[in-house]
Amino acid sequence: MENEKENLFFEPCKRVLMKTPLKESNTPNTVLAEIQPDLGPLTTPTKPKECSQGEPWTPTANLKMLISAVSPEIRNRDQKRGLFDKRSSLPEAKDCLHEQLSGDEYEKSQPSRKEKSLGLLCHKFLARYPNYPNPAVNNDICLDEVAEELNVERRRIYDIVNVLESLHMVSRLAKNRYTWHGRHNLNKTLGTLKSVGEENKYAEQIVMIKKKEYEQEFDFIKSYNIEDHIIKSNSGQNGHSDMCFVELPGVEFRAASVNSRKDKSLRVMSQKFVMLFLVSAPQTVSLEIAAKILIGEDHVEDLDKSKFKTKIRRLYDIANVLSSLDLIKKVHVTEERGRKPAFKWTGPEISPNPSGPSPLTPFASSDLEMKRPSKENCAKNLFSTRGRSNFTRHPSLIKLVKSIESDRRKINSAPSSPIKTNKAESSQNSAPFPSKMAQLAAICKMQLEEQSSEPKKKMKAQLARSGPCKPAAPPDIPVNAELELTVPSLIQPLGVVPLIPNPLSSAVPVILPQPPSGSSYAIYLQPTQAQSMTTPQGLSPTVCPIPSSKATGSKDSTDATTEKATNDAAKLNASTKPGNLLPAPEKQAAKNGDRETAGERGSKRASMLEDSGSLKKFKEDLQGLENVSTTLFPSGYLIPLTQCSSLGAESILSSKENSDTLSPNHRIYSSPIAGIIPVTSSELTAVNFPSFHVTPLKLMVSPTTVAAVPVGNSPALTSSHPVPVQNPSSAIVNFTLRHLGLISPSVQVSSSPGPGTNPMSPRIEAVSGIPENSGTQQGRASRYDSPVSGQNQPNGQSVAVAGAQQPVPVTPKGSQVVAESFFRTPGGPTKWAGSSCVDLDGANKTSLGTLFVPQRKLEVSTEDVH
DNA sequence: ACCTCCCGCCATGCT
DNA sequence: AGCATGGCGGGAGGT
Repeated sequence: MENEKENLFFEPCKRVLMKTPLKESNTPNTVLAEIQPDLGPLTTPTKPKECSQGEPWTPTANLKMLISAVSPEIRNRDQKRGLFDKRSSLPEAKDCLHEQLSGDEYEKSQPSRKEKSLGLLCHKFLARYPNYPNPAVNNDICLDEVAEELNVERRRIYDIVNVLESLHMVSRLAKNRYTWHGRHNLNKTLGTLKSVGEENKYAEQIVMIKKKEYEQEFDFIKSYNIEDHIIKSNSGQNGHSDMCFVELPGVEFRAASVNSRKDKSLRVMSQKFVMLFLVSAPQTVSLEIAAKILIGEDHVEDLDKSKFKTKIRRLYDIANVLSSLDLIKKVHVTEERGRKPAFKWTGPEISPNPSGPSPLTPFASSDLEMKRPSKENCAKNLFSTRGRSNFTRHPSLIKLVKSIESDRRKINSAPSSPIKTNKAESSQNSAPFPSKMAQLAAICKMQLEEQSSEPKKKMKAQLARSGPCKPAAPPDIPVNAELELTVPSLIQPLGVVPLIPNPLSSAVPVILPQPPSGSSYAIYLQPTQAQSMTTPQGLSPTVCPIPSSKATGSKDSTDATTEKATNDAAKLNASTKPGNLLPAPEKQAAKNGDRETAGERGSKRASMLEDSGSLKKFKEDLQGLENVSTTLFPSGYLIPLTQCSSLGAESILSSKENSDTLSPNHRIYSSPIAGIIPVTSSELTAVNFPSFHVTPLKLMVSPTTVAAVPVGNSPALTSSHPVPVQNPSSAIVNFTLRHLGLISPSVQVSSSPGPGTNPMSPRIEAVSGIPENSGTQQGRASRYDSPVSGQNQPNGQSVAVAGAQQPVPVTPKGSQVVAESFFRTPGGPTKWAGSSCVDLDGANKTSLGTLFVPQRKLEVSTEDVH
């Protein structure tokens, strides 16, 4: 059913082909069959046949194999989606097999587990699609086809897709079908997630957990009180544990049915997991901590091992996918107890979408406000599942209580958890290579190819990819992999919120967002709360329908060239603005938007500073407005569709579906900017959306939340200029720290640019890692840069530092304030990303406490200094 | 012995 | 009823 509709709308091409979604399997199969007799299995995903795998032994061999297998795919990616690729890829693989087989061991050839790993599978999967697909083209993904092509069970594909979906890199169209969005929306999504994570106070949670552990070890009880408070606050605000998904707009809702499980799912876990990285200073998160937080701090004590183990297993699954995306990498944190597996964020530095105000408070709510203007919003009510009936805060309250209790308990009792205290450090990364060498190599190649291809892609559009050119790249160059980021920036930038630049913005956060954005957002409520969501359209009032231009054009542009993208973005911004209230600021924002596009990648953080005070006011105002609307969500998240635009088709569909309010057009893209605004998690925020879609969102912040937020204090925060000097991120950090008591108000974490990098870049580093950091950063920088510069930096590793960084135009200060805000990142961000590997544990603990142990370092301060 | 995490059973829920 | 999804955890490969 849906499919048909979808097809009609969306799909231009493919769909037609595929037509029956249902059975894609059939189609593909048929194809396969034709092509590959070998595979045989029609529907059933057979298992791996792949030969390619063969040699576990030599990594190089594996790489070759993989590459060979992959490259073809890459070539074909765009076009074929399924059909063609299979052919090419398969044959090759087979060939390989034969060769190998002849060689020796079937056994080996068989699979080795590694070869079957989800990470590798994910690489293969990713190799099939461009990082920045041309929106114009259909980028449909037929799960059955993919499963066949990759010779894996469909179940595995679900794992991958679910994680990708959580990042909005794909969206579900229909039954076996997903649409590939690539990284266009990634930054936005990450920004949103970061905002949400901030709202949820994950950083604090992490700290607390570490602290507890630490204390346990030492038998500290003192701090305990503090912790409780923190926890409470957290829980109260959001039940972080409960969080819901942050969804992107357009895509998912359609499969409402599917949504049922969302709350629990891997998707949510994935998002939460990502949030942890985005929120935590060291950006290194141990599995234990992640598992605990995901389970819910409240329950931590309760955890039973089985539950914990299960969580860990899932986290590995997620981590494998994220690693394939180069968003994280595995590291080991050494603690007192020993090494703990952990993952370090290696993705782009992200500024919280919400832009504006948020820096101060975690409550991005203000941000949300800003966004609200955006016209298109997609709202969903996903959460049917949960039982929570009221939106009221019940959940939150409950959680609070639980959390409190649990905290106390925890304090008393040592956690069974394996975890231990931490130690400091960071171990840095380490590498797990040995075992995974092969995979890594494979990946590297893939990345290289992609990179090379991307530029082309841009140029051409999608097709380019096919020419994979250089697949051959030596594995050595892992560096390249990093490059990936590049192109995409175009798109994203828009997404980023420029808004913030103005200090003013804080005051009027609401408006700002729009300009740039226009894009629609989707909001998710936490499942629990979601129910309450009901408020459908009622809220809409705020919305401004902006006549945004359509995304489609923009989309194309994005794909095509960055420049174009930029332009488009600008256009978009302009168009979008209309609705906005904001005057000047907005304009700036708009500008920003442009810049963003360019800088976007770089910038990750658009952050802006805002006045806390203003924010409050703002929130209040909003509340007033929204109150009308009614619903309250404990927490909701908005995500900008923006990219989805890419989805143009989808968006359109959605609009149709929605029918109501918005014209389809609007919805689409309006502004990429939008980033996400996280609605304040505070319970109060109310968002409205018609259940479905388009309606404009409104966000309301609850007063309470506002109150909660400590705004204002940090000097850093002050925003004064349009250009935000600091990064939002840094601001946030400072804020947080202060809150926690970790830092004195006076102290701020500066965002130092990385070494060398722009001053603009916000960075916060973890303490210990310093030296390393620099290194890391560079590396990262290279990645980012690469995208921009594209080929410029060849593989090389490294990069020189930051400098290179960003390609983007953004000049830091210079030109536009706005731009800066967005971009600042350019240089910085990358570096920033490099934050030291230090373990959270160590760092956090330290921070914790003012109270706490001196031993630890205060990372923040030290590094910042720089 | 522990870390990873593949595999696939089987529950769910839409069609 | 059938099929698509995907939660879940046993248990095996790797180290």
